[in-house]
Amino acid sequence: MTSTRAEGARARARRETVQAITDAARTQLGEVGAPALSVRAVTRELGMAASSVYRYFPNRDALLTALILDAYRGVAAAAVGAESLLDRADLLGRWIAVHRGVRGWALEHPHEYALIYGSPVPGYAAPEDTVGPAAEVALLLAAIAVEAWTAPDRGAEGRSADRSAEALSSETRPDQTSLGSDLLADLRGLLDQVLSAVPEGRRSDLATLRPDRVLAVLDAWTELFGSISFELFGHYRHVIDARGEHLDAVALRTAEAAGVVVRG
Amino acid sequence: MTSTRAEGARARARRETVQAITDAARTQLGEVGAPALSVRAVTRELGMAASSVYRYFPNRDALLTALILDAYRGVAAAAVGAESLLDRADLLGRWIAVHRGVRGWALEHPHEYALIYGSPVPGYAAPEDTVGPAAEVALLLAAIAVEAWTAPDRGAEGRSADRSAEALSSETRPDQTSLGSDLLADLRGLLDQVLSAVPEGRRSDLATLRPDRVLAVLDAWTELFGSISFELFGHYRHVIDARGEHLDAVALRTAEAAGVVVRG
DNA sequence: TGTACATCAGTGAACGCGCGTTCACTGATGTAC
DNA sequence: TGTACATCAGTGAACGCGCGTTCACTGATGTAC
Repeated sequence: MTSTRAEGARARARRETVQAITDAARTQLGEVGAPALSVRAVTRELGMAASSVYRYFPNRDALLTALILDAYRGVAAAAVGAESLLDRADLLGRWIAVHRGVRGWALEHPHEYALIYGSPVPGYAAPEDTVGPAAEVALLLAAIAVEAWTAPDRGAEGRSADRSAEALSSETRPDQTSLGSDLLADLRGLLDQVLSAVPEGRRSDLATLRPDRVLAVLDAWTELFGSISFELFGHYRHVIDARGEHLDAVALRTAEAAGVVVRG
Repeated sequence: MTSTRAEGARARARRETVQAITDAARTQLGEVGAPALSVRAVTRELGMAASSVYRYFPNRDALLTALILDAYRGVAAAAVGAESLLDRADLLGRWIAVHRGVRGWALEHPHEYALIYGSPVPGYAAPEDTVGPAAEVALLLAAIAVEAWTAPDRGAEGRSADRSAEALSSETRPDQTSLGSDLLADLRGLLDQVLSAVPEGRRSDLATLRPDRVLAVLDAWTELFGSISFELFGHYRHVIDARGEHLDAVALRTAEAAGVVVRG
C-alpha cells in the first residue's frame, strides 16, 4: 500500500525486509542495549538465517548506523510533535513542549536515547550523515528563539520596555567582553547559520544581535540533554524525584536566558 | 613501604595484586571501552592465568564496580586538586577551577569518564556504594556556593548592594512560585543536607535561603557534566571548537545564577 | 626453634556459549528479445 | 506471449575467535603448639 509509483515487487519486498530487520534490531536494542546488540539475535527473532542480513547491510556497524539515524529522527519527531500542538504565538509554551517531548521520548526509548546521547559505542565511528539529523532539536530551539527575537512587539534582542525596572537593569547575561575570542568566532559562525534560515525581511532585526544570545540557545540545548541524561543514567537518584517539574524549571530558566520570554 | 602496621606479607601481596589487576583493567578500559572490557584480556596483560582474577574479585561486575569507584575518586580528586590551588576567598576562581579540573580529567580519561557519565553498562547494576563518591563534585560546588551565601560582606542570598542598579532590579531567577511543589520538596531536602554541613554559627544566615539557589547549584552541576559529555561524545562537532572557552563561559553564567558571584 | 597442619595464591585444562562473517548453493523473481 | 538468461533473496554449514566461569591441582606462606 505504501508502494511508490513504478516500484517493482522486488524493491518493495526489499524495503519491507530492511524495515523488518531494523524493527527487530530496535526491539533487540531495547532489551540488551547497543554494545550487546547482535546480528544473530536479530535474525533469530525474525526466523531467518544469520547470513541473510548481509544481503541488506554490509556489516553490523551499518545496522547500528540505521538505528542511530532512526533514533535521531525519533527524538526530533517527538519534539516537533509536542511543539506543533501549541499556538504558534505561544513561544514559551513551545519551548517547554520541546523539552517535554524530548524527555517523553527518552523515557519511552531509554536504550535508543543511550545509543545517541550516551557513550559512543566503542569501535564504532559515527559516519558524517548522522550530523544533520543530530542537529534537529537544536535547530528547533533556535527557530523558536529567532521568532522571539524578531517578533514585532519586541526589541531586537528579546528585551522589551514592558517592565519598568528592566530599563534600569543592565543586561544580566555576560556580554561578549567576557567571552573568549575563539568562542566568539564559533558563535558568529552559528549565528550565520541561523540567519540564513530567517526570512530576508526580518534579518535586519538581527543585525545587532549579540552572540551571547546564541550561546544561551546552545547552552539550553546542552542542558536539556544534560538533564535528561542525568535522569536516565541514574545521577539524580537520591537527588531529585520530581524530574518532570525539574525539567520544566530548567526550560523556564533557559527560555529566559535565551530571550524567548521576558522575565516570568 | 606503604605497608600499614602489623600487615602481614600475605595481606600486602594481596593488596598489591588487587592494585595491579585494577590498574591493568583501567588500561584495558582506556583501549577498548567498558562493554568490551574482558577479564581474560586483563590477566593476559598481567601474564597470569585468567582464572586467578577470581581469587580477588567474585566476578566481572565486581571488577567494573572497582573501576567505577576509582573513576569517581579520580574526577573528584581532579576537581579538588584544581580548586585547592586558589586563594580560599576567590570563590569564582574556585568555581571555574572545578569546571576546568573535571574537564581536564575527562579529556585525559575519556573511557573512565564514559564509564561513569555515559550510558550505564547493560546488565550491570550500580551498587549503592557508588552513590557517595558520585556526589562529591556536586558537594564541592555546593560548598563553594554556601561559602558565598554566608560570606560576611554579602546578603544571605548572595545579593549585595555594591551595585546600584541591583537594588532596583527584581530577582532575576524564577522564584519559588514558579517551581512545582514536588520539586520544591526535593530542593528543601537537598537544602537540609547542605545545611548540616555548614558550621552552626553561620547556619542562621541561610534560614531565609530560597530554594531556587539550591536549584541553581544543582543545574550548574548538571550543566558542567552535560557540556563535557556533549564535548566528549561528539555533539559539539561542527558546532563549537573553542570548548575550553565555552566551559569557562558556562561556569561564569552558572556561578552568577548560583549566587557565587555578583554580576561580572 | 622446629614441626604439623591449615590457609591461601596461582595454574591450566575444560565447559558451554555466542559472536561476525564468508561461501557455495538453490530457487524464485525479474528482464530482454 | 513465450522463452533464455541474469539477478537477487535466502539458506545452512563452516571458520576462527574470544568470552566468563568452574574445578581439581600444586606449591608456597602463614599459624599453633
